[in-house]
Amino acid sequence: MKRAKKKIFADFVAQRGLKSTKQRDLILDGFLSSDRHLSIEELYLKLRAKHPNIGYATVYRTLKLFAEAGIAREMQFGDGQTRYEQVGEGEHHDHLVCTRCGSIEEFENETIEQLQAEVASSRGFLIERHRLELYGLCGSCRK
Amino acid sequence: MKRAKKKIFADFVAQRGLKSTKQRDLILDGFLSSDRHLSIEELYLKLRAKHPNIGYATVYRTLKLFAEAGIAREMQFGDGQTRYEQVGEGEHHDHLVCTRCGSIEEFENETIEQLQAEVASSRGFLIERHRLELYGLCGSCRK
DNA sequence: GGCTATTATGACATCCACTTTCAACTCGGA
DNA sequence: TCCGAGTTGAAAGTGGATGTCATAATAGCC
Repeated sequence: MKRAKKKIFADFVAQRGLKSTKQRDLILDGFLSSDRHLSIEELYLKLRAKHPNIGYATVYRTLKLFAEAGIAREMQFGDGQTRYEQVGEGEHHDHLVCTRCGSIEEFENETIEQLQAEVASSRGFLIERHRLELYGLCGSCRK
Repeated sequence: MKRAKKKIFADFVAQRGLKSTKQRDLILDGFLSSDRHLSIEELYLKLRAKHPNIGYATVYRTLKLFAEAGIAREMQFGDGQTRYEQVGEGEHHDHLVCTRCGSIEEFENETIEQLQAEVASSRGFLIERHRLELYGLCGSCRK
């Protein structure tokens, strides 16, 4: 899984004539070994702890590259920060966002996806992607 | 409809000990007589055309007030601007956002809402609100 | 209609999360 | 090893949102 994503990114880098660098490797490692849904800053601070001479701009640019390479996806949950999550090939899921503790769970529901497709096609709309987020209280915060 | 919202806002203003001002009336008129999903800036420019001495900050603050009063809702569609849409009492709907022309259509689907509720409850999650957006090409842009 | 306390306004400053710039540095092929 | 092209990181720039503050307007009370 982790290995597969490294391969995808390595291929992407090669194919685009980009270079493999220490920073990119470090950032990729940090990204893949993290909880999902990190903000740029969270990842930056995490990396910074071990490698003090890594720049914010590099983390920022590298995450963009991950997104282009298809191993990460940009997300906005309304907290003012862009977050990145790992994506597997063709994989998609939606989110349950806790408004109290900020935790983010994922879910998938095939039926909902189908209904979305129906809504869209009945209006001549062609879906490229979608986002579905449920905001509320997670199990632990309800207690 | 328009009248009802004016009433709601007037009551809100009265109840909070706020004042009724020319600007607020103008902004409310402009807001209610617009396409939905205006950004602060769009509304500001639109108003500015007729009333050159109205400030951006006032539009910004007034829209926040509308949201508090329950006649508007803040939305983010990832274009970097906060948009506001009109809301009727208890009303909810989702969006089809065209990635080419930026147009935004609305839709409702009761079955999807029910499925969302099921997903949530099966995980002990309590939904407060949700957002569902389908991004893609609208009918006209597909041609 | 005046008075006054309170709230609102608007020009401007500031914040914040990126995003770009640019000189120095690194990578990889010849 | 050399060189051209890509990369890095500190710092400056952006753009939208939000805060500041002196001035203006409003509502309630004579």
